[in-house]
Formats: sequence, C-alpha cells, structure tokens
Amino acid sequence: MAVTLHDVATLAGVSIKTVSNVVNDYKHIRPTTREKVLAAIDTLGYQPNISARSLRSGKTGVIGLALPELSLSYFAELADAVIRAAERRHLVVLIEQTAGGDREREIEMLSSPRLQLTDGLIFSPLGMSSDDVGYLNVSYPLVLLGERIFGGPTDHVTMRNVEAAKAATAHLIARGRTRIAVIGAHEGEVVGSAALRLRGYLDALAEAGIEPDESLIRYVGLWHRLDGAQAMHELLDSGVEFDAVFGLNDTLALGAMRVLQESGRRIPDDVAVIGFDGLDETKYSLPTLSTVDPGRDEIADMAVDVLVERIANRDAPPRQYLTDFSVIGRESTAD
Amino acid sequence: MAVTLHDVATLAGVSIKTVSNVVNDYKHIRPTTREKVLAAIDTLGYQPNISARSLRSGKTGVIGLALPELSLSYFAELADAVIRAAERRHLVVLIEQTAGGDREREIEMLSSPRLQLTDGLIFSPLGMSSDDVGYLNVSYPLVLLGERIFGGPTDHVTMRNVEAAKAATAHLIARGRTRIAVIGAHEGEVVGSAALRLRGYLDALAEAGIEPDESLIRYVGLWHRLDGAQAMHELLDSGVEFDAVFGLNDTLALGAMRVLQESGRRIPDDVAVIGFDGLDETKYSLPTLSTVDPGRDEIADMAVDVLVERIANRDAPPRQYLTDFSVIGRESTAD
DNA sequence: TTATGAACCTACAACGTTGCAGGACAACAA
DNA sequence: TTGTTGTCCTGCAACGTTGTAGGTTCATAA
Repeated sequence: MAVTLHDVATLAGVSIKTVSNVVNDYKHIRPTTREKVLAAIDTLGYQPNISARSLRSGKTGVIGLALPELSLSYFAELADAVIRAAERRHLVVLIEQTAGGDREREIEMLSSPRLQLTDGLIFSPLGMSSDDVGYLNVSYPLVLLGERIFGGPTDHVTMRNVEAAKAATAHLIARGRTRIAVIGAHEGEVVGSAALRLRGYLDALAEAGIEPDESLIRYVGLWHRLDGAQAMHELLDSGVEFDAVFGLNDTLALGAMRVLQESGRRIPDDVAVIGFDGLDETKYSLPTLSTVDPGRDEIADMAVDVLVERIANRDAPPRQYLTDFSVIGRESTAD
Repeated sequence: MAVTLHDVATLAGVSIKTVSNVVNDYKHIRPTTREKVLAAIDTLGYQPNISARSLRSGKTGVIGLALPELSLSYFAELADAVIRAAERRHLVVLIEQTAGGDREREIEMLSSPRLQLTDGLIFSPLGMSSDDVGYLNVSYPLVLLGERIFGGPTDHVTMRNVEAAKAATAHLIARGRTRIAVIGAHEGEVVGSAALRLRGYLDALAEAGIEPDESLIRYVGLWHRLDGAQAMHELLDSGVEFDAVFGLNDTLALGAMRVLQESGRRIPDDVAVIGFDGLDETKYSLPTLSTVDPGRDEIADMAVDVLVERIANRDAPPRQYLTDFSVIGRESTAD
C-alpha cells in the first residue's frame, strides 16, 4: 500500500540510501540525480514513514501539552497559542487533559506511557503543589508553566504575577478607588497564582499608603464564574463598603460583575472591576472588562522554544523564564 | 538509556518474544513465567517503544482532530469531549488547527504528512464546502463533523440542525413571541449550519402560521460575538419591531444580548433571546441564555466510535450518524 | 507403552528508516 | 607519474517490536 524509499529507489534507479539522502538534503548529490529522485518521489507520492524515522532517530516531532481542561477558556487559548508556536517549528502537539487539574491525574500523567510518543512535555499543573516537586524528576524534557510549583528540577516559564497584580491594583488606585475588594484568594496558600497575585495587591495598597482590610479579601475554592458570583454575593451580604473589585482571574471577575449588576450597582460608576488573564471574552462582556494580559503568545512561544532547546541539550541547568505583561483598561474601569 | 524487551528478557531469563507475549497478554504462558517477566518489567521500569510498535503494526494509537481554532469556545468544548472519548478507548489526540477554518489550510491539512502519525482523522471543516467534496477522498480513515459538507465519501456525524432550530424557534413561539428576529444567516447558503438552522426557523414559523418577515433575518459574515453585536445594531437601527431573537449560535446571541441591554431593552421582558450550541458560557451570562444543546458529548463519543470502526474496517460503506438535541430554557426566555 | 494434541516457549525475519564506513571516480598538486 | 582531497554514491547494520513457524514439554487417551 504505502510507498517506501525502496519503491522510489527502484523507480529512480538509485540506491535506497541515495533517496534517503535526497529527502534529508544531504549536500553531495549530483543535480541530475536529485531531480531523478524528486521526480520519482513525485510520481509515486512518497511520504516518509514517521514511525520508522522515529524508531531510527529517537525523535517523533511531537510535543505533549498537559493542562487541566480545554473547556476553561484560559487553557483553550493557551493551547491555541502553543499549537501555533509548535507549528512554526514543525512540531505537532498532543494534548493531555488532567481532569480539571486533579493532583492524582497529574502525577499519573507524568509517567504515562502515552508520553512515549512525545519528544518532551509542556505541563501546566493545577492540583500538584511544591510538595510534589519530586514527581517532576522525569527522564524526558519537561517545561513547567504557571505558578503552582517553583524551584523544581525543570525549566519553568511563567509571568511576573506579583508585579502584574500590583499594576492591576495600581490601575484601580489611580482612578481614585481606595476600597478595593479582591476575589479569589486561597486560604493559606504561599505560592500559586492566588498567593502571588494577592501579594501584588497588598504591595500596591502598601505603596499607596492604603491600609489593607481583611474583610475585603474574599476566599474561593476554584476560579470559575460561579465562585466569583458566590464570593460577590457574600461580599454584598457582609455589608462591607467597596468601590472596586480585583478578580484574581477574568472568570471570577465576570461572575462577580454579573452579581454586582443584578444587585443594581453600576459598573464602573459605583464599582470598578478588573480581572486577570486577558481572555478574549473580556472584550465582549457588558461592560467590557479591564484585565491584565499575561502575554499568552509570548508564554507559548517561549515554552516551545525552551522545550526545543532542552530536547537538544539535556544537560544544561534548568532555568526560569519570565514574560512581560500589560494592563488593559476597558469600560469596567473607565474614569 | 531506554529499557527494551531485550533487557527484560535477559533479566527474566526468557526470550524476547516471551516478554512480548506477556506484555501483549498472550494466553499460553505459565503463571510462574509471567510473574518472573512482570517482576523484571517492574524492576527495570520497562515501557514499550511506541515507534517500534507502530512500525511493526502500522497502528499508532493516535487520532487526529482538525478544527478551526481552539480559541472559539465551541471547538474548545468539542476538543475537550473528543479527548475524553478517545481516552476511554486508549487513544490519544493530536490537534490540528486550520487557522480559523481557512479553506486552503483545510485542504492542505488533509494531505499533510503530519497525519502520518495518526490512525485516522476527525475533521470539522468550516471553510470547505460541498464543492470541495473531492478532497475528502483520502487514503486514511476520516470522520466528518458538522454541516459544511454532505454526501461526501466518508462517515459523517452531525446533529439534527433543522429539527433543533425548529424546536428553538417553537420555544419562543410557545412563550407568545411572534416577531422573532434571527441573527447569523449566510447569504445564499444552501447547506451549512446557517442554512439548516434558518430552514428550521422558517419551518417553525410556518407550522405556527406566522408569516416570515425578511427584515427580521439578519445576515452576518462570521459567527463571533462582534458579528452578533453588529447585526443587532443594524436591526435596532432599521427600526423594525421584534419581541424575540434567535441567535444561530450562542456567541452571536451573547453579542446581540449585550447590544440589546445597552439599548435599554429588558431581557426577556422586552425581547426574549435564545442561542444554539449549549456553550458552558450560556450558564453564566446575565441573564443566563436559553440555548440548544446539540449533545456535544454524544457527538464526540460517536465520532470516536465511528472512527475506530472505520479503522478496523475500511471497506464498509460510509454512513451518516445523527445525534439528539435538547432545548434548554433559561432566564433569557423565561415567561 | 506410545500416540496425540494442547500448552508453552523460542528463533528468525521483517516493518522503513538512517548512521557509518567505505568504494569509485574526478580534479588537482607535487 | 603518484598522492591527496573532495564529490558522489552504495551496502550493511541497527533502531525495538511482533507475526510466523516451529520446537519442546507434558498430560491425556489409546
């Protein structure tokens, strides 16, 4: 059925190896020979067998991308960006979902035989924590994304969470807001997106000389829209005064915004709202949502680059890479 | 570096083939031998080399999924469902994006050597049309999704678009609405989601004895939120009266809803709105959006099943499979 | 006792490719 | 002339696996 080097070689009247050389752009080939071979390849419609090539070379041209779940917009947009970045480098992406970031699933995934197909993995953990850092000692090239785990034995690409959250908070302060609620904190967390962004929030308050108010900090379990909505309900019920909300991600902010509107508050007049992540969706909400763009394309590009380098050179010491961010002001924080 | 059958065989004191037999659950193996081998596998941490296995067997355990782009929620949720469905069958999914549904890219993708890695493809076209049906004559197992192309030479999984759109429209009519605008029609289209859903809309009107009004049918280019918003602007500017809106997909409906609210209309009091696709997001909008659930999980399950069958039996005639749908009433069409 | 067949195990070849080593030939310098 | 260098091409072996065919052992039946 399938056309092999052998078939091409026979038709072109050369050896198998010469065909292979042509296919792989080997230098020392007479132009006439090259053309004969290319013609044969063309008439037979030859395509190299990737399995055989992989077996021989040990490379597959596939990279893995493990993330909690594609239904979450943040990860869908991340996957989109990673696939595009990989494509530019002639790599193809195989996606593993870890059941919404289940710790056991993540650990299991790290040693899954399914990764055999892969030259390396880009991993965005959610359930695992720094305690699980030992599981990252894998035998294949691994690039870590996000803020769940620091100081692991692998390359790590992440954004400047503290600085970005500080900038988002400063954005609100610059618009005269002083009673800024923050939604999405995680009880007792030290690293992780929630903790880092909360720290940025506190830094900004400190810099502006605003006393932090614990009653303005709302804790949630997950970072879904429902959690944002519920946290806002609680905040409203508590009766505490506030004139701005910082959602530690866009989804939380959108959920909170909905509840604010239901309660009759005007955005941004009564309450200004800002999110975090730069989701596409924030451009279309009512009102449009100010947010922090973490530079997703840059993260994706960098992650793929770093992985490619790591595949080429496994002995280099692991490095940490930081991307740039930008605050995007929209209607929800308009003056 | 990597542990092979050979290493395991040496340690266990049996032949390579016996180890292979154990790994592949060959029946006639003495329990004691099996345990010896399993012990050796365990101590060495053996994992089969998938490239070699693929080369030998011609199967990779990978299926391709080609779709316009993951940033569009519909496709992100579809990909999520397909990956889950594939996982249940011990398959892994490789995702190809076709640049938002670019026709050239779709055609190119169909003969990409990247598909070599794959046992078959699930393809959700957007740019290609029924004129391009010839390009679907590929040599690998292919399952088509969606409504762009009918009557192709491949298996096809889709939903009952006409019936579902009719049901959505009837849902509005049952709530006393008679001036129902529809957003998202495609000029001159005959097949395709837009045309089919528009037909369902017209069928429902006809059944209720409502005369269709061409000025209530709004045409758009793409099905993004901005297009929905713009169509609604035009509709409002046109001054035509309406008491309900049927967005041919959820994104259009959400965009339209935003503009309706900006214009001061109350939903559903002044205007009822229903969408189509059952996006997760519709559960969280303000107000929550009524929609049609096309049974995405069922589509994904079926697509993977059909592909697996097709891989096993390439000679069976192509079939068309239809999934069930359900109308989900929410706040945007509440009585 | 031997014949029969099932249970268990093994050697060999092959899947399609590429690295390696080397051969044939031409061009050029000494 | 001979030696040297470079160009162009080839055969062989190997990557790790599984299908095929066949061999050995053992229990059971004749």
